[in-house]
Amino acid sequence: MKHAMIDDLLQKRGLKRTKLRIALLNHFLSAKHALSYLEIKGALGENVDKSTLYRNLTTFEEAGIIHRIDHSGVAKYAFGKGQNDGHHHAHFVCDQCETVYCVEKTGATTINVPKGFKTKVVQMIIRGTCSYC
Amino acid sequence: MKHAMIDDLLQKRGLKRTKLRIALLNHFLSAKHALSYLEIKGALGENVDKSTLYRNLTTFEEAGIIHRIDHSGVAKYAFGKGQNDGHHHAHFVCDQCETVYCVEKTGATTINVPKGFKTKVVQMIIRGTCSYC
DNA sequence: TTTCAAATGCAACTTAGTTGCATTTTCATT
DNA sequence: AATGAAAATGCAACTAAGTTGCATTTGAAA
Repeated sequence: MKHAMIDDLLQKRGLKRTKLRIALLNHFLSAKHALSYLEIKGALGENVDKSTLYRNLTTFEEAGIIHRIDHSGVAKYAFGKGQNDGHHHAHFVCDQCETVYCVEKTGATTINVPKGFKTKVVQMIIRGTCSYC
Repeated sequence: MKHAMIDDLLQKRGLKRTKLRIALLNHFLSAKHALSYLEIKGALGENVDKSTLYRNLTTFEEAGIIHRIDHSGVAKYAFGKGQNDGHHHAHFVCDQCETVYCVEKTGATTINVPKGFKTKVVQMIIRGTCSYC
């Protein structure tokens, strides 16, 4: 049950269960792709406050509930931790509709970095065309 | 000789040889990492016009002389074509100083994308610590 | 049911980048 | 060298994304 899961997500991190947060997490849970501020605002209603929404996105990101993806000057957010935390997935960016999807990362990669450089995480961005375009 | 190379770069694309463009390309040629608008402005002098600089960055990018890398809301530029054009390199982002370096990409990768999705280019971003941090 | 930190709402601000337009410059042609 | 047109510049005003300060409200622990 989705509602219980959302309560759990918030409670575990000591985050208060507000109307906006519940709506926001509900939306993230059913989203099929990463969402920009404008997409979220469009979905949750125009009366949602800009600062409150941005602050919650930051809060959720810091709490590891969602992760941010930079996409040509506009941040997009998707459910789940980022790749900084051991969870491995790649981002697919459609060059037609500019939609960003999280996809599973399979297959090994090796990159030689210059001497003195220490690799921590390897992110992948796949550019191409999505199934709707 | 650097000057001749710069003239060549501009001439081949029918771009006029202006003072700013020459200074800009000189700076890019000796840069060891990707540069933001502010870094470039700082290097070329405060009297450089914002629009002119931004317009030249766009022009150079479209001409395939430099390529843009998005980095948490700030665009950075580096010499060379992007990975959309067959040239393969990855970007190393230092999590201490936030500097972006272009590094050679070695080793094969395979990513399974969902049905109906078509992969064109695979970009890689390596996060870690650079040799100066 | 009180209490208080956390969250919200609003307005004002910042930062990155863009646009319109008049002036200047490059470069090819004479 | 002089000319002329297209390209590039400089300036000001604007937009879009995101942030900050502060007074008010709300959730949940006591």
